[in-house]
Amino acid sequence: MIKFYNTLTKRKEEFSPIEEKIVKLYTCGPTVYDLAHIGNFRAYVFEDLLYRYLEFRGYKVIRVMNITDVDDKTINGAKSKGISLREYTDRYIKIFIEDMERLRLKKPDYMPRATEHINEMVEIIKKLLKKGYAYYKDGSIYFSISKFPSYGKLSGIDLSSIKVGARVDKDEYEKEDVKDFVLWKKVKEEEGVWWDTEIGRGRPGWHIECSAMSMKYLGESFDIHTGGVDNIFPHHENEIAQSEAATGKKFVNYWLHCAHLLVNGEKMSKSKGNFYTLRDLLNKGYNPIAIRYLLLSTHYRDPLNFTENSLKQAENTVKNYNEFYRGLNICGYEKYNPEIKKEIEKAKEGFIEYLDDDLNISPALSSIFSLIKKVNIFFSKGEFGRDNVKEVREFIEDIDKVLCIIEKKEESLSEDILNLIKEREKARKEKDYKKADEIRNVLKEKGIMLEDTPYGTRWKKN
RNA sequence: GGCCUGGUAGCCAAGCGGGAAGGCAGCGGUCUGCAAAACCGCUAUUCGCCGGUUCAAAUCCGGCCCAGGCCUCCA
Repeated sequence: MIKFYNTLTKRKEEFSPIEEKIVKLYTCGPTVYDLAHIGNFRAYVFEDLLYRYLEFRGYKVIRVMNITDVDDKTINGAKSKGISLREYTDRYIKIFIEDMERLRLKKPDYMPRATEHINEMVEIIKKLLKKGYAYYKDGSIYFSISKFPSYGKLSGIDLSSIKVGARVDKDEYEKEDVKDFVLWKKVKEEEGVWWDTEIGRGRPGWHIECSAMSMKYLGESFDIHTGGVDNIFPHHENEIAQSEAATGKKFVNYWLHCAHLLVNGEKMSKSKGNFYTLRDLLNKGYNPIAIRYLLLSTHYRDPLNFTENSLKQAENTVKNYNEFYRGLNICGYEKYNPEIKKEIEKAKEGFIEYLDDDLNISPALSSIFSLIKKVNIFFSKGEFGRDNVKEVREFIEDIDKVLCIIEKKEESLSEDILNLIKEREKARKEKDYKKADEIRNVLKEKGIMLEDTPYGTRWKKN
């Protein structure tokens, strides 16, 4: 039984999808005006864990991740480069997808672009106008919060206490109520970006795209909607208002939000300039799998303070984990140890029990590390057979559908090197340790490490 | 000002009423021809501070301190 902490009810709740065994999942995606930083990727890694774990538990998951390719930042970015909005955002979408691949983020079933769903947005706005939830003011269209009594139910915000920001956009002065939000922005000729639609010439506000694209691909009511905590208000609050006002139905059952990535104790953000992009870290030589592991290994609702030191720790963990996995290759014993199967079952139960509990990853990983230790003990005692190798590998591969931290390398050695290894083994048997050590050193310089085990000599590439 | 989160060993991080998981790093040992890997042991009499409730609190309650977030675009 899976439980999730639902921001809407502020409680952990048993998860039960609308349609049995099918989960419809909407995850707020990037605004493609620049490189995403790893704070952004924390959210996407969390969503990846959610996506993969639901599949691991036997659900068919239909996942949408939107691409915001029209807003102030993308428009300004394209303008300053002197290229079209499309050309500009295409560039960053391509980079974003490459970054996702580096972090092994499973591609969502749909990655719709806002600019390709203007009609769907217009339809919702028309409904809202017709039902009296929206109004025109000076060519723009706003949502009237006062018409939607449950406004604030997600964020728990008290409308009367909202402090109106000092920076107020010019057309926001035109709203009936400062707290109302824009659905459709009247054209600004100088921006050079607009659509001619039934509701006028202009471009969409930010929030409406998520309502339009989620409902198009997932239906008017769906199971899970995720994002960073900074999206709770106003973005998700507004999505609920406009969607539920338009359809009269409950929009989303479970709202999951992940905490921020901090750097030196502060939120990592573009505006603070304290961010690392994935590329920054890769250029410094860090392993993307370790970055994935680091972002994955802290519970998603806890703030994660990012440091290069913790990334180095993560690298070691990933390295050890992979060496364990690869080291399973060699084992000469014929006998089968039934205890190992029991330990695998125990580890699997732990893994599922904890991840079922609101994706509580730390103890879930802990149960895997306990298994590794047990296996190592059996291994070094020589109580580990060939079929045990197979079952442990299969288990590690199975949970790797969720974790995705195994680095499968095409590992093969040239004839020459294999012969050298054989030669060294022969020398060792003949107690010619000088020669054996020489060969070991030669191979070490080529990045091939040798380890003598009770089962024979094994090698690994650095 | 309102709402919210976190403060557990050198670092990261579980536990949320009754034995302080796990990872990384370090030290000592076992194994090994030597290594490597692995294993064993050690590394928090104590969980930000002060009170309270309780037979019993890291866990509940009250107060305080520190750090951070949201209330404006933001994952």
